[in-house]
Amino acid sequence: MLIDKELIKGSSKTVILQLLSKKGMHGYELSSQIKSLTQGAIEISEGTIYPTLHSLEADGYIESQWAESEGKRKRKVYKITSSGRKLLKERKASWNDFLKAMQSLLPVKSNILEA
Amino acid sequence: MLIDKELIKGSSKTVILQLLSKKGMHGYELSSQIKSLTQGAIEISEGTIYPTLHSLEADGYIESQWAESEGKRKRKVYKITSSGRKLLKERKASWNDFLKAMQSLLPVKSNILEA
DNA sequence: TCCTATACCTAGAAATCCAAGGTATAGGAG
DNA sequence: CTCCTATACCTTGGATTTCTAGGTATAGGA
Repeated sequence: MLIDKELIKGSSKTVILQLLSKKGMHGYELSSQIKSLTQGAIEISEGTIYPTLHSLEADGYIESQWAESEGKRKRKVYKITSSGRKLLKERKASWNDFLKAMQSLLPVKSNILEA
Repeated sequence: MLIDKELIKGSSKTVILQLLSKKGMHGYELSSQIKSLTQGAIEISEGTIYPTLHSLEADGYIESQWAESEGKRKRKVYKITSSGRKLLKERKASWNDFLKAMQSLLPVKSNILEA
């Protein structure tokens, strides 16, 4: 079941910040984590991931460091900053409000959010 | 309480089709209905409403008719077509799947969808 | 040696939406 | 009678976001 790709618009940054709030990750890892956590329902392509990370970094919401490990090529690992945590909090509140508002227009069975 | 306007991206057509599935409406009415049903949380501006209606009509998902009534200026009233109902069904399924997937990434308390 | 998975990146285009402007009608306030 | 406001339609240009399609590079296995 393919999800209309337009729906993710406006939520990518929030999703990335949320994942980085749990642990530092590199771009490729973020992309595959998103895909596997959603069972393939949501894919954020590399063409989106990297520019978005650069933009978040330029704005000070995340910061990066090159990391080397055995038998792996170099990776740029991103960590969320305190400013990023603040933004995440705002964006999560916004997402909640949006869901609530959408529920008035397009009711969805509440069991979707359980399990 | 202002919602990040980017979040509505990709959902406008679905919302419009959903409202038109209940009853025929004109553009201005759709815009104000969306605002009042969501207590002002979601606004779809006229700059979005009219082009979107034209696009939906061009694709055969809705159809229009000019209507006159006492003491009101002419309105263009839109009705959903059977093709539009089919599209709405698909888009609602897509929205459900998207919500479900987002829930794996960004958990939201389930009571948001109640009440 | 070649292929695949990993890992980074960018340029250009597509899609969606909004802000700001314009036109027009009806009713009420001054 | 004039002006203002609410209603009602519309378009242009731009901003934003994301994707497609390409490119580069490394490590390991076939």
